[in-house]
Amino acid sequence: MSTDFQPKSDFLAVLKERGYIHQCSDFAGVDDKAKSGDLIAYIGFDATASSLHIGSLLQIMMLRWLQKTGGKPIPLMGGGTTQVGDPSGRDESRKLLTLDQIDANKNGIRQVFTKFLTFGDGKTDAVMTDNAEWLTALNYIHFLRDVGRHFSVNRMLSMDSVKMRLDREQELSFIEFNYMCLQSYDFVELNKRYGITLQMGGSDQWGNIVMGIDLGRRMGTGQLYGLTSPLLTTASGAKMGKTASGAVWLNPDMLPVYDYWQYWRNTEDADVGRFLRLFTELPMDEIRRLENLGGAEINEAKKILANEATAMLHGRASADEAAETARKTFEEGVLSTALPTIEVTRSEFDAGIGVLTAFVKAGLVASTGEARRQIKGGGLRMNDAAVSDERATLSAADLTGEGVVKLSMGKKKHVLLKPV
RNA sequence: GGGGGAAUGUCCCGAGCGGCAAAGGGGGCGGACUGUAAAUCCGCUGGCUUAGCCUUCGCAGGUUCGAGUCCUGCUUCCCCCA
Repeated sequence: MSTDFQPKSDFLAVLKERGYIHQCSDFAGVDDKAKSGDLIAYIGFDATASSLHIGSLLQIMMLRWLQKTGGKPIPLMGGGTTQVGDPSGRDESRKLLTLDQIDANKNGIRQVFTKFLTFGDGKTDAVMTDNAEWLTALNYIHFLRDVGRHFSVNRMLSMDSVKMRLDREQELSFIEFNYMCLQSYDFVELNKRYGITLQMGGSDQWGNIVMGIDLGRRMGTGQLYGLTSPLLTTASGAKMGKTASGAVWLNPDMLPVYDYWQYWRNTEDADVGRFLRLFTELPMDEIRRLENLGGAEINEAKKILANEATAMLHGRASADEAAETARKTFEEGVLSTALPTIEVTRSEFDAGIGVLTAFVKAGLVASTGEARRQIKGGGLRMNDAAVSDERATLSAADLTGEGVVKLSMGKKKHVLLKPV
């Protein structure tokens, strides 16, 4: 690709410098648009869960930078397309969600955008859209005549997402096959409604985006553009955002702020620079300084990464609190009452809770069986003392001065159990 | 329409002569070493009121003291022939 392309616009300059760009259909075209100040771009988000997770954060950041550099960002909620299911990057069919689930999910997801983007009616204000608005109203025959005739099945069969399924002789249902048509149509529709000329997305969206550009040409939208971000993996090759307990969610009711902070704090050395560029807005020379810290000093950079990333999503105060909690817990070895807390009723507590059950309640282990195994392996601690007797019961004597019991699994995961 | 294969531990891949809670990986979790890192080494990786009990190999029946394994029917997928 044109890695040697020298952007004139702030938007592309930032994206390029910080490593957001994987492919672009026309660098010069997007650059001119951005430069002239009337770049309006969208990214689609499927409503498959009640919160977005870290995997979508890169996309959200691109919209944020667009806004900061004078463009207009349009997050598109896939209220319609989620009803169909995107086969891209998947080797088997997605389960179809019910409409109620999708609605609930949309509400959960919406919250995140307001943290990263400014919404309103101004020129660069973000506008929330939902493709259910136009997709659910489509008439099948009309759609086929007006839009469907522009699609070449030959072409669609050559798309990576489709080819992969066919090559592996895996089922690709007709409904999924239509997903890309709907996404292409979204692009055209958004162009009509908002004057959008750029669609961004993850690299797995490239095929769908290009199809949208084509469709636009045939339906007379004028030139459309596409830009994708690289697929993010950690330096050791793992997909980002997956932990044992699930994805790294962005909504605080799905993942405590402290855990979110910890996720960033535990970044691998080799990823620190890349993540600072992508997930914080620190100036580049500051980032260059931080990523060059050697040995244990790089931990300072990780703290800054955690602080900045957390502050952007949850606010500066929450980030500071998480940082302080971590400092007390790890550096001073002092109990912080701001650790994630699980409450139990006083009567339940007084009746005597077994250690095994306590760890299950805290969510640190999935079953009493796992608790037993972890105890054998020396992985569970109560008030920082290793648990050795699986038959032990919690009692008032185990309460700390703060009136809680600190349960730990491994060195990093701590939860407070609090009788109320 | 005919013939032949396949479905395994609810993360994935995958072995499995009638005695199986079921080999081996990957991934994940824990321990050691470190810097809350990586790499490496070790342990664990169905559930429970754990010397025991319960539930698992696509679904439903059957044979057997005993079935993931054999038989019958069904579902889904793949291949070959028409």
